[in-house]
Amino acid sequence: MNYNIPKPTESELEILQVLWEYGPSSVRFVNDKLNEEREVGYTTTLKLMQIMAEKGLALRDTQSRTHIYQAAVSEADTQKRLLQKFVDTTFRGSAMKLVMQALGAHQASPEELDEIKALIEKMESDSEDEK
Amino acid sequence: MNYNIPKPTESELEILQVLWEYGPSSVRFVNDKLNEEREVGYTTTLKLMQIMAEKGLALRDTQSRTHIYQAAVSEADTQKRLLQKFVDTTFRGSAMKLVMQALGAHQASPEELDEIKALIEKMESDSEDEK
DNA sequence: AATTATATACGAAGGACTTCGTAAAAGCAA
DNA sequence: TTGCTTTTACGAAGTCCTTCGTATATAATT
Repeated sequence: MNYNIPKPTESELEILQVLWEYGPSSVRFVNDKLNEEREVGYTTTLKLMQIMAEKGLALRDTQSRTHIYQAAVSEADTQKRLLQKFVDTTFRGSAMKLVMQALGAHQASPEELDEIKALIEKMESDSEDEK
Repeated sequence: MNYNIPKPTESELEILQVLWEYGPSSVRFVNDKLNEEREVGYTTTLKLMQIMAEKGLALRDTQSRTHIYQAAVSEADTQKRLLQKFVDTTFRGSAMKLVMQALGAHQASPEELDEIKALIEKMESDSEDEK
């Protein structure tokens, strides 16, 4: 486990998502990806990535002149952490309320719904086993 | 619908949750509730609630010396807005990934699971109807 | 009436985050 | 070599949010 690593800010999360999707990348590459979504200055991205390296959110390889950064935290772990906090603050700890909202607000495909049903049934049978 | 109302910050959300739960309240009351969780100065809460009134997140009745504030945004709407944003930034728009994570990370009671299953089945039959 | 308690108003400090300008270094091209 | 491009480094400004000190007004208490 890692952690004294702080939770990423929103901007840092955007950068992490590029690193998660494309693997180790230069600042230039990340900045280009971000600019597909919205305008960001190069030095802004650079600064953020430097800070992320300091915080331990990213690792950087300074071998070549163009430094290469990679995520130092996993996507699943990060999502889990942020979800925990979000459930606490916005749904006062009720994950189920959140699930109901999420299911209601976004239409899911039949396949996705089946996937979820399968997961629920697995959970129910698991809790049977505990008896 | 409302909205040019900004999304509440975390502190504002804490206050809104008191207002949602207990209805129109004085600063004193809200501050006492907050202090059951963590230490907050009275003028801090006052200032936040004044700002919330400015922003349109709360309404205040200044009839009596002790002003009475009430939420100007509904809990469900606010949760929906925040959830939308959270899904976008943290799960890149995939509400289903979030649902799976939430179901996985927090153990739910059998009753809750049944509730969710019922919702899913309702959604499935609804999408049948569309054909 | 004088004191004490409670309320609002205001401003400003401090911190976290984002943004960007500028400089210095390193590589590339003419 | 000289100049152009790319990169890192650094610092500082600006914003948003939170917190709190202080002043002022109103009410309650003695």
